[in-house]
Amino acid sequence: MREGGLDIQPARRRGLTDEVAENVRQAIFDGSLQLGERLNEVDIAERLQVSRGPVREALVQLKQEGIVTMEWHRGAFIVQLSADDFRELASLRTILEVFAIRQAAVAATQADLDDLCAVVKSMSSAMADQSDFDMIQLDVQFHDALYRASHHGRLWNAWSSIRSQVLLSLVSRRAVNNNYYRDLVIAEHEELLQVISSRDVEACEKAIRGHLSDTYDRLVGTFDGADPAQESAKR
Amino acid sequence: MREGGLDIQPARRRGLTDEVAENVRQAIFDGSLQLGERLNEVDIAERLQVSRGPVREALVQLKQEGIVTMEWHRGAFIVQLSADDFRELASLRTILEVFAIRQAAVAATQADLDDLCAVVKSMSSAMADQSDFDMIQLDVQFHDALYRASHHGRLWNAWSSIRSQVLLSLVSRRAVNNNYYRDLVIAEHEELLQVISSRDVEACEKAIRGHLSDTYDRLVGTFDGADPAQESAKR
DNA sequence: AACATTCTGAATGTCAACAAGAGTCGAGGA
DNA sequence: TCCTCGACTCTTGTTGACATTCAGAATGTT
Repeated sequence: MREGGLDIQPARRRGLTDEVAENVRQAIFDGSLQLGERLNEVDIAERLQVSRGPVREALVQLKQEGIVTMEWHRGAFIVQLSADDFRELASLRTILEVFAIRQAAVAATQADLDDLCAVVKSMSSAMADQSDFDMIQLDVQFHDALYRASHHGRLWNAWSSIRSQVLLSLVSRRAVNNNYYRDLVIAEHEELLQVISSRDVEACEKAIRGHLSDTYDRLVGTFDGADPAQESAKR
Repeated sequence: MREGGLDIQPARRRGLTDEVAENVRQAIFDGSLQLGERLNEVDIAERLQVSRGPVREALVQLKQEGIVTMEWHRGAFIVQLSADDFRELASLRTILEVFAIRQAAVAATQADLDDLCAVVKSMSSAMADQSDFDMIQLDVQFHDALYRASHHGRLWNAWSSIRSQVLLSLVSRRAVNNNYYRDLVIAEHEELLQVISSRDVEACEKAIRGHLSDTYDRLVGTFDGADPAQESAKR
């Protein structure tokens, strides 16, 4: 009963709930479902060929991730992030990520650094295909690896509870947040990787603060005084 | 259809799910259910005279609160917090609460301050009946009010996701964490209230750091040998 | 015409039964 | 004696049907 050197997870048995959640999540991100839209349980159940039980549990999961809201006897709706929501996400993410990078600077293993490096490399090679969506996902994956490198389970949970919202905010803004910044974003992540490798805690904090405020500035620029819904409508 | 000055919530319709979750939560806190125990769905369902549907959803809710774990086809178990879990809770709570008090120092309304004050007063009057459990609940309620005063929805959610664990850790240690510290705890919360009222952000951060590290030190003392190595590692 | 009321359709909340996985216990053999 | 294998049982995962609630249309009244 030996455990080979490979530390892959044991192919987690996932029920239909996770399956449904993943499908709906993707449908929200790639725009198949409009923001603010009502999510009909029987509709989703029929479309995915499952019963309503797993669908309900999946919606609860998405509610915990903050990308849908649920009201008693009224159902689930996809959230529309307001400018205030946006500020909340930015500020909370900042304190979480500052803490994460400080922990990572101390506790990151070589494997963690390798993971981070792998994501950065994927970014560089993704330059070619010009897919904004992939780029955004890689961006978030880098930060996933950062949180993982901090080896702090509850910090990871806290990140998980806003991760989907962050991703949604990035995706829903991608139309106006065009690719002028792509090489800049890559450079910033490379810098983060380097500064983590250096184990310099204070430099890490400075770097992540700079990176997040840059990201935040780029994104709030797209609000220009308007509501998100109108923003996406005019594109 | 006028809205009187009273800002009560519209009597939120709660389904059986929340009802079950509340029951199980209380059962965990007051010791009716032992730590590490398996939670049988049909057992809970029969005992509460409901079907398994709401029970399942309630268990998912408790899992999100971090006081039960769930495994595929194996069911739900009440968590047993280890010394590591404890450190995670302490560190994450610290950064959240530092942020919360800084926000509160700026954004707290008079009503928020009144709420905080009310809790402190309840603490003082609770001195008499010598109920540790009530005291702990008031302690957590004070911090609830603090997070509420920060007017940051997602920060509140982050607190919610560790709140039950914090409460559980306090409750499960109360036997050894006797009431030597009660007036000290009250004094600390009074100081927090005062410093928030003063709107001095830096003083607030200093106060909350002191309060949390005090609480943490008092609690880790109760581990007494459960994890000697890690115990000596810190401070 | 404007408002209040009732009714109807549809969605969610809940339930009890069926299907499938995981643990257990004992028989059999090395 | 110890290990392996397989059937059995208990629990969870899933399903389809029933009950409850909400929103809007239709109707009656002022």
